[in-house]
Amino acid sequence: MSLPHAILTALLEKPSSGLELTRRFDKSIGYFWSATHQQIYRELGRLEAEGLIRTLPSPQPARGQKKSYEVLPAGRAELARWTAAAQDPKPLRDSLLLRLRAAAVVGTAGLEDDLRRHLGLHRRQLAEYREIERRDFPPDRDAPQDRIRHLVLRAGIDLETFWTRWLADALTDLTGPDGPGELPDDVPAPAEPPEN
Amino acid sequence: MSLPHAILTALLEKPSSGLELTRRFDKSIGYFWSATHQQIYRELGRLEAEGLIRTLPSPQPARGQKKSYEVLPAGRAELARWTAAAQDPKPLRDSLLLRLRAAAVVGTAGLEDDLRRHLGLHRRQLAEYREIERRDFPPDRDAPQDRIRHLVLRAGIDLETFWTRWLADALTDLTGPDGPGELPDDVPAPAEPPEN
DNA sequence: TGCAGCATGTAAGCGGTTACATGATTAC
DNA sequence: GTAATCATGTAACCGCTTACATGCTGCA
Repeated sequence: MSLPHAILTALLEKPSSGLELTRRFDKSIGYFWSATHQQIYRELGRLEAEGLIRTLPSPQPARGQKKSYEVLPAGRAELARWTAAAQDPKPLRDSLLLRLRAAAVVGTAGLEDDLRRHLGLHRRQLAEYREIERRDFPPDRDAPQDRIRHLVLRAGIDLETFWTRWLADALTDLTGPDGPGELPDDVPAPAEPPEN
Repeated sequence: MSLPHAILTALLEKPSSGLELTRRFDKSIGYFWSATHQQIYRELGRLEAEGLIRTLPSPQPARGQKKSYEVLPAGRAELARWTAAAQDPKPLRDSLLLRLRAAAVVGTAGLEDDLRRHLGLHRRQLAEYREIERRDFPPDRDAPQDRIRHLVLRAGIDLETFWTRWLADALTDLTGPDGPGELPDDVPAPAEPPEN
């Protein structure tokens, strides 16, 4: 039950229409809670039905017509309640670790390439986060609200740092210390096609 | 599409029945890909229908009767294919980070307690992983297969290390440097009731 | 014989994903 | 006027979660 609260948070930061929310998810909240426009429209409908948000007064809200929402007091209260409520952390679920464990049984043939690709992706994400930090959070200048947002960004940075380190270690471990050359450490890897 | 491959891996490591698999998931594979017995039974049925596994010859496989499975060559081939296939990493999805971002808007009241609880949980998980490492992976003695398993365990250890550090930082940041005392650094926190 | 525990399953519901449909606005 | 784009939706599917149902086995 997190998507509705993600939307409430976004709408409190700034009243928006469905598509505007989708775009803001893509570039900010989506870094730790992604959502498609279909999810968002469905959830906006539910939140409105429950009286937590309402459409901003506008000409005629019809299909194809822009429709903006704002949070009602009940919505803010629900968000505050949810934020303070105890929730257990969800257990880790990572298919790459699973593939590695499978590789211990069926062999690592072909896996190294994808590890290298992941390393590249994580390096790029890390660079993106660092750029955001440089731009939005100049040293020792965080306002109280910004302190919290900076903290969240730090989590992203540290997680990507972990992955890049761990993947680099894994590659030297799998290909052996005398294996094929690795990528130099601070250069983002070139793009390679995903697949799946 | 990871659960079937998790099951194939587990069955290759050792042929098992549904309930045995469930237990092994709880204590080993489940650390990075959890599954309930209902999921496992359903998936075993599918895998058998697809000809990737088969039931071990046994008296009479009836309801309430134990039924063990083993992997067929086609199953091993499918697992090898999947292991080597390129897959994109799934974007991060963490509700705690979401709650923190919400707290930047509606206030942090009540959130600190749950952060402390999470810190305790992650410390305990970290201790558990370290104990496994101490028991199963004595220094500089890993066989080739064990090297990979050790690598996976290392990921778990490093991830929990990240969370404990980040949560500790977050708490001192939120409660202020002069806030209420934090837990000492290497003592597992006492249990507190979950809720959700 | 009756009960606790083992073992296998069924059913309903929910959130997320993918593919597709439709109306309005803008640019050429 | 028509094509591209903006904007809002619908529908089908799939994996995971939760609750419940059913049959066997060992033991007091």
